Amino acid sequence: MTKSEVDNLEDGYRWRKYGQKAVKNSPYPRSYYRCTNSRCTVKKRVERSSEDPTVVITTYEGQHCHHSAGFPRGGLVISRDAGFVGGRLAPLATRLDLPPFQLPQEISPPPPRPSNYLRSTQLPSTSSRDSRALQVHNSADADQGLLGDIVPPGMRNR
DNA sequence: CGGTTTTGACCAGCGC
DNA sequence: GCGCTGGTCAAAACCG
Repeated sequence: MTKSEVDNLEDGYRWRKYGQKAVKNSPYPRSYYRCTNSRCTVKKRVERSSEDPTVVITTYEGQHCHHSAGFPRGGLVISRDAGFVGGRLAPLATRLDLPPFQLPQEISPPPPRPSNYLRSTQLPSTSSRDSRALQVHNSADADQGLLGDIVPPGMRNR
């Protein structure tokens, strides 16, 4: 599970959307992505938290058997997001503590992206940032944030 | 022209 | 058995 204010949760891989569904738990639709690489059958599910529009829950299914598919970045999946710096999402918990008005805009500068990634859907800054919603996710985040992001629990022992 | 996104339909599993 | 929800496919449209 990952959290981010922007839905262009990009991890250095190329994703192709193959479906979208409206879920009941949240007013936001859930999107289904699949890695464009025929090699890996990794699937990704992205849904926004009903509590915090600034939080998206990304569920990875499977593992990439390749590095960033020819990314101009290098090979590591790092970021363009302050929250991902140094890791993946751990720092996010901290950021959520910040005022909403300095969340997305400030830390998500338009990177020199070649692709259509920065379709920056500027999220509606949380009008009433409920700190309660944060803790709800933080627990899971702190626990399996790094690994759980790409490796589903249970496969970690590989 | 190739690749990606979008949207509706279809199917399977589960709960009542 | 029915209805609901979630997940995937497929065709058309769109963009670079």
